[in-house]
Amino acid sequence: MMKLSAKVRYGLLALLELADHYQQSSFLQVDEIVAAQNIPYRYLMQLLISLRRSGIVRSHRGIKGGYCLTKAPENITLLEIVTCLEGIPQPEKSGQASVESVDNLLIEDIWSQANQSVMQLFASYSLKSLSDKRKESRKSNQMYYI
Amino acid sequence: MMKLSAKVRYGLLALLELADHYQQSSFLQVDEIVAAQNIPYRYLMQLLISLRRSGIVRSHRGIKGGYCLTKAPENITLLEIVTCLEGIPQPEKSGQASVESVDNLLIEDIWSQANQSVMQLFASYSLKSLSDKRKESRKSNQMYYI
DNA sequence: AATATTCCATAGTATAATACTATAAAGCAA
DNA sequence: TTGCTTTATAGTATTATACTATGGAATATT
Repeated sequence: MMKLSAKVRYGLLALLELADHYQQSSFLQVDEIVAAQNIPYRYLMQLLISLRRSGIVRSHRGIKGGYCLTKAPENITLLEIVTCLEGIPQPEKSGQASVESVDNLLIEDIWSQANQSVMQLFASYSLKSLSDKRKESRKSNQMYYI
Repeated sequence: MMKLSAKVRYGLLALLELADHYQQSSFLQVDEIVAAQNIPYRYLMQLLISLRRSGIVRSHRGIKGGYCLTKAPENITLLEIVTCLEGIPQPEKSGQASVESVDNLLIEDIWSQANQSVMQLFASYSLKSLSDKRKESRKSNQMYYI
């Protein structure tokens, strides 16, 4: 129903790494992200380029280059991220070229509502809240190994 | 984001036709559905078979055969329909075989929430409500031609 | 029973989307 | 300059989607 694409999963995981690194005011290299998460190198590149184009991260080339967030993690919503990577959820055009019959409008209306509710949910998550959640989970996960 | 597949669109349009025909306690043939909506014949067959298997419609063969709904349109939710056609929205397995890391769980949790909200929306629509909506739209659409 | 009409079922193909890769170029710092 | 980094374009492999072909089985009418 809601398909979770590798694109979003990878992009989000990368951004979580960048969020953790946000305080250090230095750039995190793609290699380091790849090491932390298990993401195909060249594929991640493309995602980072998209994220840079839409202003979520910025980059620096050269020997101490890499990527970092442009804003604080609490000011980046999951909605921005998904929208950037997946593109705008456009009405999908009913196949047979713009025959906007009553029936098609009816169906698109419902799908639009579904989109709205998902987008609302995504807007309620910031990168920081996700990062915090992750830290929590890690902590309580550690306890099993003591 | 929410992708509206042809499968669901076609299936839903077919069911709307069956809903309109529900009173007549006779069977509506696939040809008639194809004539009303513009759906590829053999493709629609498969959808109808799926819908029959999950008990949403029943069929009758032979010279006065066809399809009809098994229950009244007000007792069929959009959720049943979508679930039948698209299958259960399963967690999608993180690609690299069941490595359920903390990070993957975090992401799957969010997607599960998104699914929940969409499913809740779909559950709130019955086939009858959609059929009524369609009739309304048609009526107000007619007015432009007077 | 014969026959026409309908659905049933499996399997196959064509197109498009997704995920991933290759390669060359260009910027930056030491 | 030289070695490190990102940038950009384009190409391939895999998978999902949408659709088709064909033969068969059930049913109602004659």
